[in-house]
Amino acid sequence: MQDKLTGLAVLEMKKKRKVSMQDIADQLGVSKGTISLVLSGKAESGRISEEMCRKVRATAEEMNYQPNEIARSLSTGKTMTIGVIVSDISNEFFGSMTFHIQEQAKKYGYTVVTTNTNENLDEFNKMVTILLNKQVDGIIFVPVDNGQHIAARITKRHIPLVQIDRFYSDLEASYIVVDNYKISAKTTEHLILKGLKRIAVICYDFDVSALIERRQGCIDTLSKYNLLDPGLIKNIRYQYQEEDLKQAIHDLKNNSDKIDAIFFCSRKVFITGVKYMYKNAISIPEDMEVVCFDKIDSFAIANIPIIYIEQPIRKMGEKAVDILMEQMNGSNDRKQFVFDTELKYIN
Amino acid sequence: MQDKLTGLAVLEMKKKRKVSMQDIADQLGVSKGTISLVLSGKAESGRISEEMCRKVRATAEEMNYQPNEIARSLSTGKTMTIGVIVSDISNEFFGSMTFHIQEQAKKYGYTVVTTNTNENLDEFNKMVTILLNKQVDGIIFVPVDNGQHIAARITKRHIPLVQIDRFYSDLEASYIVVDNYKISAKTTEHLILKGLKRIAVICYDFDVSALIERRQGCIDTLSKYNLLDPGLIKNIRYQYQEEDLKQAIHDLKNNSDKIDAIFFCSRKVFITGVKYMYKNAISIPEDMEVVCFDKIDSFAIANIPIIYIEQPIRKMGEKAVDILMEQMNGSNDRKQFVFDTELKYIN
DNA sequence: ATGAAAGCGCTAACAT
DNA sequence: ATGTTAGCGCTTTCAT
Repeated sequence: MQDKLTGLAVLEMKKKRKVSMQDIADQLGVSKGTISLVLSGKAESGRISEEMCRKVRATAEEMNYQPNEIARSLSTGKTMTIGVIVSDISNEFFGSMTFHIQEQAKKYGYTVVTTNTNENLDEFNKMVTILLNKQVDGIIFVPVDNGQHIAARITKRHIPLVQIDRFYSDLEASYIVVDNYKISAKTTEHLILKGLKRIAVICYDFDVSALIERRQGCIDTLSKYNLLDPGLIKNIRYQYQEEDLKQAIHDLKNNSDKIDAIFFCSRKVFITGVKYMYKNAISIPEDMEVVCFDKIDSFAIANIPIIYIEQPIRKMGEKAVDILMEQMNGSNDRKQFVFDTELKYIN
Repeated sequence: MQDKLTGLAVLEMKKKRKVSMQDIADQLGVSKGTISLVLSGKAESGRISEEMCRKVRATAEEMNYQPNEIARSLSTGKTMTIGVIVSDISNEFFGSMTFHIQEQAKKYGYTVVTTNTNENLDEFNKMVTILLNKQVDGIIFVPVDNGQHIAARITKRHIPLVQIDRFYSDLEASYIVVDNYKISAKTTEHLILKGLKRIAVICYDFDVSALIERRQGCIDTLSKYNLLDPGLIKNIRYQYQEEDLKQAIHDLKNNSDKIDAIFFCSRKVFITGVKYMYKNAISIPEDMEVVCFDKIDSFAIANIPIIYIEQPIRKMGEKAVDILMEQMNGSNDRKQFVFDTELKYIN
């Protein structure tokens, strides 16, 4: 009784400190180890008496004990956290991908710290450093153009890694992507078979696998049908997409030979591109047809026919987490998943 | 010399362990404390000799030392991490808000762990527990309907907290919101003065401050002009928004008295609503005008006139972080910021 | 100018 | 069945 009062009184005094396992132990007159066993569920297998377990749990509750995961992490060497690096989480595509990664991670009891690169190499490097120093148990990232050496910092330290959306072909690591080349070729062919001949492609200018494949899928198909006009392949700068797109659309509108369709290589490019098409009084689909790589929720409000490519974002995010977990559980297999995409239409 | 070799050899052996300050200390034959002082920049003020500093830094570099932030956190009691809880990060609005929070936090040297509630109270509670146990230094959250007692768990532990987008009126905590009531009233009045009489309002059915104010702003204004028809105030369920919206639009279309405009209380509702308007062959703006609370990137592709309300998302996110920082630095002031919004048009 | 050592809260191996 | 203790890697105070 005396002890109890003293224990509580002491706690009362040093307001600041949160209640720790030691406090519970003192209160009960047992050792810290016992508390740890009970509270971390390792008391089963008869290690600790039913009686004790009950008392510990009750006291913990009563004292409003909350475990300190930082201390636990330092001790176990696991943080139960995975790091995610995307281009820009405000982009619906990456936001959605992140969402599914988070929800899946949650199922495994993991939380996620997300960071953005804005497609910038320095940022990418900084974020990797931060995540590594924070001792995340694994990393899922969207590769940034030219960042192989940065990615290598992760693999060299044997931290599980899964690339998503794109991959470094010269890095031995798992990845989850879609069949960018195949679907781009298929879509282009679809346009051609529909009778469209003058087809433009608008894409960011940086060279990550996904974009290279999309461009090439279009180009190869156009070549195959002898319809390739290099002047219609427009590469725009990520940092200046608004201006570059405006210019590109303007150029296409005024091309001496009328353009029949534009293949936009990603969602933001599509939205901005269509905006400028309207500003240039280009009617869709009467003047030109449009293709969007990615599905956008707000297609519906456009009320025009759109050909689009839908990626299984949810499955991709979930699979990325699944693979990462396997690696975190010791698997040394590097897995590569290439998901199928679907060619769809809105009329 | 002998020592050096031994040090490296030992490291070579136990491959698994990362290099720690102790390793550098051993290598240099000095104490751990010295290394810590140098590497954490507290060597200035002449505590440690120039000479030593140079050697330590060089060796750290050479041995490829990376600090363990977990250990540092346990020692300092600070994790340099802030927790962010939003409804759903795949929602462009929250994605964008999160992005700006992250970028601003980065400026202060903090990283962010984000989690989603999906507007669900249990999830909200779980996420708070997780963040608290992870010892985040502060939390920014979007309140969930009826979660006051959960929020109180944070304030009771004196963890800095900033609410964003909405707030609990009965909780003493900082918040960053917009003038929801004022702008909704103003917008409604704008419609009325334009000559529109039969105005419908479509909003989620849960009662968080932002939505209550938006609804009420519309309702009060309609009443004031004697134009309120309670049948035109539609509350839809978050979980079943697709069905409910479909039904709502159908009802409005078939209302005996033609409807002139629909005020959509948030972006997803707007997108889905407009989709069903088109499906019901309702022309915008000929048959009905539309208002969207929030700006959407893809408005441009709709190519129809839209009246919308733009929130200063970036400023809000940044301010939330600024205030949080003040509190984390010891300020006990609770600050409330109500940002102005803008009524805008696309024609 | 640098060393020594205690301590952050928890886990886990080893004692009893 | 429960206690003891040595870490985990870093910070920080007090010695020297």
